[in-house]
Amino acid sequence: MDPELTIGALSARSGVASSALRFYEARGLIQATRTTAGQRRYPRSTLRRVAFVRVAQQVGLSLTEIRQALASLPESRTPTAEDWRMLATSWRPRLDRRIALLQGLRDRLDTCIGCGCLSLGLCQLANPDDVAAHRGPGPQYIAGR
Amino acid sequence: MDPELTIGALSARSGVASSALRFYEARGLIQATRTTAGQRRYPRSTLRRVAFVRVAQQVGLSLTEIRQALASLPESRTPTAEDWRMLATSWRPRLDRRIALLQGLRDRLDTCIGCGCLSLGLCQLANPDDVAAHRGPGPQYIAGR
DNA sequence: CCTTGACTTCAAGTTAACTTCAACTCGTAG
DNA sequence: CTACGAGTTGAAGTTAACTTGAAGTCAAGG
Repeated sequence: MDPELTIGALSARSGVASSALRFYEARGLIQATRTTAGQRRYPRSTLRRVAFVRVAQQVGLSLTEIRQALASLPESRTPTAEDWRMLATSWRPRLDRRIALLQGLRDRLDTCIGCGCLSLGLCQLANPDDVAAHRGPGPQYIAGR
Repeated sequence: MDPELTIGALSARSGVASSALRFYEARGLIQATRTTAGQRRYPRSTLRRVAFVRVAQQVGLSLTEIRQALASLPESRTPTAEDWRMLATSWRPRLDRRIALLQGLRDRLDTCIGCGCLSLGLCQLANPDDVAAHRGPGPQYIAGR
């Protein structure tokens, strides 16, 4: 028996609903082979791929950005630990930036919010891009975008 | 001339679209007095309130949570610097937690993603709540929720 | 008096990330 | 042979956070 996973198994193991997995596939985040009956079968490595997606979401990336990140993995062969390590490494700057943002926020929050500079425009905190307006429509989630 | 702001002025100064300001009002995040003609007029302190909303969003809070946070401010009088400082302080734990999450993520990412534990379930990273499933419908934005 | 600009409301549209539902198909156990 | 569970698709619904549009009000300028 080869270790391929059904969608149910992948769902159970990853904690991600089957419907979400199909959605990820539609979005190009994961792929599946099909049985003759048309059912999806996932290689074990998909588990790691899904894990990466969830972690990336927690960092604040959109699925589109995550898809782009995953695009750096090899299509032809199963990604090795080294492949993953490289992806993770290429990510650190982003993570670092996000952490620095929050730390700056934390460190300046009590002084800044009390001093009056939080009247916007003067303070980096509230208007970090200087042009906070026209960021495009739709929900804007969190910073770093 | 008293220093009340029109919605256009508040929008310009805060970098938040007028439509968003009306939306915030509908959501109970800010309030306005009305002129005899029915136009909104905001006290200067609203500028700070809006700033707080934006900062809070960057930390990853939903408008509902932000409304609850703002509820700790006095309704009757204009919030003082001290009021704001208290609100900011009450927030630090949340901020700290979020920062710690990201730091842990960063620090463990390269080791974790390479070692195989990122197969979910075993690793705190990908499934921090242990029960990642059924978090309720709708977009789930970022961690800390 | 008429236009202009800034404002009003209310309803409907948008994007992200999913979930839910209805209608079907398989493979297996009884 | 039939029932059952697990899987399939496509369309429609959901939530958050807004934006956009239509239709109307008001004050000031020419």
